[in-house]
Amino acid sequence: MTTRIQRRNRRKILDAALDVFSAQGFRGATLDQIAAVAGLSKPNLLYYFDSKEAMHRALLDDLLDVWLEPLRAMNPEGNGKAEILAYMRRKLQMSREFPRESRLFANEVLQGAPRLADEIGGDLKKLVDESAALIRRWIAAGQLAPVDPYHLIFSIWALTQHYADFDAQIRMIRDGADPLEGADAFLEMLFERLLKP
Amino acid sequence: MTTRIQRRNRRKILDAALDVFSAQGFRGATLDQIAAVAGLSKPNLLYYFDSKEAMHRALLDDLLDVWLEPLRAMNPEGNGKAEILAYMRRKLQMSREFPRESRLFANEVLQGAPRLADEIGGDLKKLVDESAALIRRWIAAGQLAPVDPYHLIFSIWALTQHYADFDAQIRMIRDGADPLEGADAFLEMLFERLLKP
DNA sequence: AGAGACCTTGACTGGTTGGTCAGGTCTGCT
DNA sequence: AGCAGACCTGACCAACCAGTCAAGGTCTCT
Repeated sequence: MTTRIQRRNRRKILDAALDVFSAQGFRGATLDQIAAVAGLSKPNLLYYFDSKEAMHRALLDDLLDVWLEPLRAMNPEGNGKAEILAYMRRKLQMSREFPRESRLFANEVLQGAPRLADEIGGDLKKLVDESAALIRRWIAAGQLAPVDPYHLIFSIWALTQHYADFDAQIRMIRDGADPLEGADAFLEMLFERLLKP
Repeated sequence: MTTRIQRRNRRKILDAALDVFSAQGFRGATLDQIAAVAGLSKPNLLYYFDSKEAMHRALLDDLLDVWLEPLRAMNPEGNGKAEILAYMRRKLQMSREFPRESRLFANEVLQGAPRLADEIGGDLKKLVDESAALIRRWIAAGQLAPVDPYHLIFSIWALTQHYADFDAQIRMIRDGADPLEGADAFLEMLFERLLKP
């Protein structure tokens, strides 16, 4: 049974941990930093989570479901081009809403995905394989230009997540303006042209 | 004056440091790891470089020139679409040849680019601004579809570097196959369609 | 060969960090 | 109020890690 205090503190801790892990990576983050952000003492953190590793795991476990939801939401009955454009829009929206999650994921994969190997090789791969098959059917039905479905999916990931993951770089180049300004229109045009049968 | 031994050992150290920094990030890397990979003792590393930080700096300093060379190589006199396609090809080639450098850079930017702020805000921004102006001229001359030049450049970075930075993920999804297999053809088609006037 | 600069390292240090623990405080229930 | 269990913390520990140093080995040039 979980108490009100437990719920509040676990949430505070995970939120702080997401802040710190996504900005510094697993190894770069310290419990003291997380504790300071969460406004709790370090031993108190370890009262709620067994270890630093456990906090990280908890974040990653939550993450993957949220992360894959847009891909799951593609409707096999819908129009191919429209569905993929909608998927791209949802992914871009996630870079806007959850940039920390995007960076947490990027940090992890960049370092070889040691803690995500099972999930990526399992659920994620399965979902991507299914989506690729779906895209192939759409192509066969003439709803899409004939493109490699895997590279198509990777290109959506690359283009949308780039805005969250490389935010710092884009900001510096664009004089601090919102990195995502104009991104919607650009990606809309890019995928519109790429996918037109 | 630098001796033969100095050249050899500095090279060994930087190569090892690139291995370790690109795989673990700055904070995640340890001098012991780098020493082991380089086949030298830890104090010996510090005989050649003042500090861990100094090794990292040396790598980043080398990196930026190499990294921006393809952008510099765009020829203002050339045909717009052809020049941008050539730029994309060169960038993709760099992901193939220098994946560690790509990941080193990604690690750095992902964490807010603390050690690259000057270079990105300075040289890089200047070069990108000039390139954007050049792209606008090509668009005005009708050699390119009217796209936002900044987002165009970001999209090239995102798509090409993704193959190096997310190598682990792509490998797991594609059953260990070379992540870059088929990437050339896909990106060729993508940018061909995007840029056609 | 011999001098002197250059190169290498085992042993050490001070600071940081993840994690422990004994004992204290608070909360919710009767 | 009083109690049981949940919650919290200062003080501490062991491991790790960047960096130092004194002493000894090696290279190069004459």
